[in-house]
Amino acid sequence: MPDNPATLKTNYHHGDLPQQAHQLALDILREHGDTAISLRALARQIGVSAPALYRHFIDRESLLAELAVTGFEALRDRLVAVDQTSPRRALIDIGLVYVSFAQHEPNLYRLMFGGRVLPKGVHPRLDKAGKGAFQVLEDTIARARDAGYVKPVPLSLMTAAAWSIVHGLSQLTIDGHLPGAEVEPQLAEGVITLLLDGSVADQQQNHKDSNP
Amino acid sequence: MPDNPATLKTNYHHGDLPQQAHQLALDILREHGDTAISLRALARQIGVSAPALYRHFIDRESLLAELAVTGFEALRDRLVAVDQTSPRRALIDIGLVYVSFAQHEPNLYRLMFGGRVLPKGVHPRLDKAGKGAFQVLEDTIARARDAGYVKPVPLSLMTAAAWSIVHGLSQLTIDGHLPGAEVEPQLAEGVITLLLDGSVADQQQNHKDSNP
DNA sequence: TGTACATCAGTGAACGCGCGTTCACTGATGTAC
DNA sequence: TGTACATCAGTGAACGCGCGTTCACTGATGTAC
Repeated sequence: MPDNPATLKTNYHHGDLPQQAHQLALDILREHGDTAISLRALARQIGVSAPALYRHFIDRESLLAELAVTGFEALRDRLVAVDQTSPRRALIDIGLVYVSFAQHEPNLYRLMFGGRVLPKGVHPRLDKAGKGAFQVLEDTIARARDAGYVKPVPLSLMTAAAWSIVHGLSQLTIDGHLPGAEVEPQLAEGVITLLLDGSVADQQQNHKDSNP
Repeated sequence: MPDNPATLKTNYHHGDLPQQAHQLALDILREHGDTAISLRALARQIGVSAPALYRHFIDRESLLAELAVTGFEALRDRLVAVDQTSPRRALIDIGLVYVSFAQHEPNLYRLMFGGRVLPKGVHPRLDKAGKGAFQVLEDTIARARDAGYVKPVPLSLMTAAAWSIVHGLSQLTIDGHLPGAEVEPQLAEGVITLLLDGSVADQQQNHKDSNP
């Protein structure tokens, strides 16, 4: 019992500040969005002076970047868990998992893809984490292509299309832009299916270049 | 010449404050994003006291909403200008125009679709303007469907897919998330084409429900 | 086993900043008779 | 044509706020001998 860290807390050396700050910031982010995160308020709630946080975070933006990193890692974890047996099922499921992540973590997702809050090329770990999640998507597509399941278009094109559609659907739904959109995941599956099978009616296929 | 308003400026009654404030705010938005817009700074630059702005804007958020409204109107104007002769060409072109708008006005686009900055249901004019732009997209799809060009899936589904893909591509490119993405508009056209014609290889079609 | 010392992780005070918004007001303008 | 009056569009001062960050510091901890 004397070795229980909780009992040994001296309250001077906190011992767990970075983790606790990270967690609390994540909670605030989830509930109120990135703009609601302030280092002073964070310190206040933890019961520590504001400058103490600077022992563990370079500045406010680094903390936000850390949150985004864990977001990308969580997203990646969920994506890699998708069963890859069937190329088609894998493609659909990875999209569904992606959209569902965004919908369950809208504020985290916004931070991850915000763009103006955390610009590219400033936080190496963040860029790397983003690439990691992206990679899973790309690998899945590459496998389906190698198996001859999807068309032999450039991988980067196919990936851009797939990512665009799930990212767009995520953003639109979490921001409430899709009017009267019936709820998930039927909509998501329908949308992804359209990208796979196409939107053009069958008898119209191969008439693509009919006008000059 | 005595009637020239510019000559009559008394500098007390400014005569053009709302328009000038709107324009300057738009310039700042374009260059530095929505967070850079401050009513005090705006007033300062115009040469007027800060409270003067409150004669014309309820509060800061209303001004932002106004900017977003003009953004949606500009987007709509460009979308309705698309030639509707060929269903296929119209679908592609409307997507290209959409993406190109986002890429030329990234900060305005972000404000329009930001979500957390300007929530839905608070600014009626904004909601209406957003619907107006959306409507053009939906109408184009409806026409193509009535002409039998696209599959007879629910209009809301097809619209969600189309909007998702152009919105997603817009967001990803303006935030620099597409790695090594060759420049526009080839990428955009390729992506849209995939949604129209499908991604699944031809010999694989109609094997969609192969596993239980 | 005890002690000197380096290092780590906190502290309080302060700098410098700018913001949105409200208040009571005044100067300018337009209008009715 | 002149004047009283309502209304409009500004003003300066102030409220209340909170922020990120730096500074010189001190208390706690771990380590070498």
